Amino acid sequence: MKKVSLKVIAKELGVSAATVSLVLNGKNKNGRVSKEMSEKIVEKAAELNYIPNSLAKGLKMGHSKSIGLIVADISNVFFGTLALHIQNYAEKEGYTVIIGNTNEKLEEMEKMILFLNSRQVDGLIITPAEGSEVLIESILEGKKPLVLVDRGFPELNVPSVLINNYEVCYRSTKQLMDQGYKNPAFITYKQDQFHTNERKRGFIEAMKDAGLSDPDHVKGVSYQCLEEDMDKAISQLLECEKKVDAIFFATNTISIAGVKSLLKHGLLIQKDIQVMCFDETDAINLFPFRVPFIKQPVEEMARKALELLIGQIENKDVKIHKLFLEAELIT
Amino acid sequence: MKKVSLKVIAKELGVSAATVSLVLNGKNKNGRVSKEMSEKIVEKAAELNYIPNSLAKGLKMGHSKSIGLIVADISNVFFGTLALHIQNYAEKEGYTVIIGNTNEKLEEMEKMILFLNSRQVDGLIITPAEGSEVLIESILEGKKPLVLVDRGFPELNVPSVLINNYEVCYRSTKQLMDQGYKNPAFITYKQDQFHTNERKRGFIEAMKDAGLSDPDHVKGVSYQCLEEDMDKAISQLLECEKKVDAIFFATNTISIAGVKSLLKHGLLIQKDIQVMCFDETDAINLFPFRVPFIKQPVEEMARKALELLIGQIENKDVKIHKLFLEAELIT
DNA sequence: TTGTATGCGTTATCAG
DNA sequence: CTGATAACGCATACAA
Repeated sequence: MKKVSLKVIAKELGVSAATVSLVLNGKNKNGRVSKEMSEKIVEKAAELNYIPNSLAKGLKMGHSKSIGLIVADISNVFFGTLALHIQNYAEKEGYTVIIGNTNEKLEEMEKMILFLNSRQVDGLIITPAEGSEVLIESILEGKKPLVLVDRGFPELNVPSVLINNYEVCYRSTKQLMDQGYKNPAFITYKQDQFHTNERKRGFIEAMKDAGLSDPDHVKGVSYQCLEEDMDKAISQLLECEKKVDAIFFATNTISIAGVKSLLKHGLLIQKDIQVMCFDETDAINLFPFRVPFIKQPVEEMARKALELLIGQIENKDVKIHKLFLEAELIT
Repeated sequence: MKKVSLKVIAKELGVSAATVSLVLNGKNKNGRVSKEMSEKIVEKAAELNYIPNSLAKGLKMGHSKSIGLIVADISNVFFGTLALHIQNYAEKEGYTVIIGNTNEKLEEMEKMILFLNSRQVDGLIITPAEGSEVLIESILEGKKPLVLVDRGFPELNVPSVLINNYEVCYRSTKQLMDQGYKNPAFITYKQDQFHTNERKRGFIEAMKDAGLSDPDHVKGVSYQCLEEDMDKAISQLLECEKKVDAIFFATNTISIAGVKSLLKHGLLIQKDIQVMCFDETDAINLFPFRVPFIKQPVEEMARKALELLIGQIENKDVKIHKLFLEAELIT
């Protein structure tokens, strides 16, 4: 079962490889190749089970028809879903997606970018790790098409697909208070990323506007020892002067760890304490009552990101811009 | 910022591309290239930010150093985790992973295989869809290295990494009964796949051996309308003559849908009814008590699958065999 | 110690 | 209507 290339088809039929290439790519518009020969070629290709070699094609054409997707962790449902949709849309456009994980580490992100570049990806979709501004700028300098998703850098002029983190968190916090929870707390990652900062800001501003601001009610946990930090944070919140009556979790992983910890502390959700989650998780749906959560338009994010990227790849003169999609509060 | 290839490094330094290639690949063992020139080349390469073109390399070498991973749905945590680990190990071995989704559809699986082959992947790791025996056989004929994971075909001689589905389900069912649940039910997908069949068989045999067999207590739900089917199945189980006191869910997605439906029916887990889940899910951990579940050794599955695959790719004479890893019951 | 030539599978160009 | 040829970037056998 040796490799069957254009050449072997050509030889079998006594024509040149060029002719075969033309036919098999549908480029014989002007009656370039005779009908009979065309048919013969197509037949033969099918018979020999010809599969075009994209490496050769990519080398020749200068593009690989593939894009790199760099996320923090593909086993996280949010990124998994994002990846799924990006792949689906990419396939429709004839692009392959190569996925890479960063584990939120800068060095791994850098390694992945190098790796994907050597694979000649035509563009990159990235959820950038903390502190990766410089890295992102270096990609920009390299003129490689790039789109940021989920997280962006306000000071950088990069095409990005983001959501209205501030607004939705402001509104959600406000609603919590409107429902009578006067001492909500907020738990986020102990990191300096714009998207989580914005979420936190939404919470804090809403609190301020209600005259309820309390810095002790905002806690940070680390990505690495999530469970442990969470237990500590919640213990602290429970010992606060003003008794916390609701907790707003800033991401899906935090939500899960948070709820787990609350239960460990012997608290009954929505009876002893209310919660508000970012992202829908299977877990949330398992309560015998509705837990309010913020739903991101993942599929649309995927679609828009791909649109922006392919726009850059295929036309040269696309307006670079940031897109803000609306996440909505589901109660 | 034009492309920098071996040639431009060579030109800058006034040597030939061949020399540069040698040095940059560490193939100048026998003092092939002078030390000074070596250093100059390495320096220049760094300065110009040279990134080797894997397309060209792959074309030349006849292998792409990439493998294809075909799963049912990358947004499913089980597959996401599998993918994560496979990628981690693959990266260590210098391989890229390209992920494809089948959505459990035969045609999509076929399309993905074609697609990945045209990308010249050196091998394939697949969780095959229902009824894909013929497809798998055709890959085998093509002599392309292949490993099946999670699901296998007993009648096909393909390297596979599987788990002891029958045994673990037998034991789990037995334990359920030992704990006093005398009327357990089993809910699985309405499909004919060996791995889920084995799980079902484990349940049924354990029941038989306890003299408790009851065909009405085994239900099938469809992948497409999971929620709806689940509600129906559970309603039926509740109306059974012999009151069902425990339910064994055959996969993680089924577990979640199942628990959700139980709650919808107003039942309290572990009070009104006990459950047993396949796979750990975040959801399970949210109950204020422990739910027994079966834990698959995902990371080891990933590692073994890659070992088996790379063995085939790099040596020619690896013994083809199936590996059965142990899943364990966590109570 | 280094350079030259060749070919991997493709497509574009130009010459029949 | 069709074929020969060159080139994409790289690695290797062979020549110098």
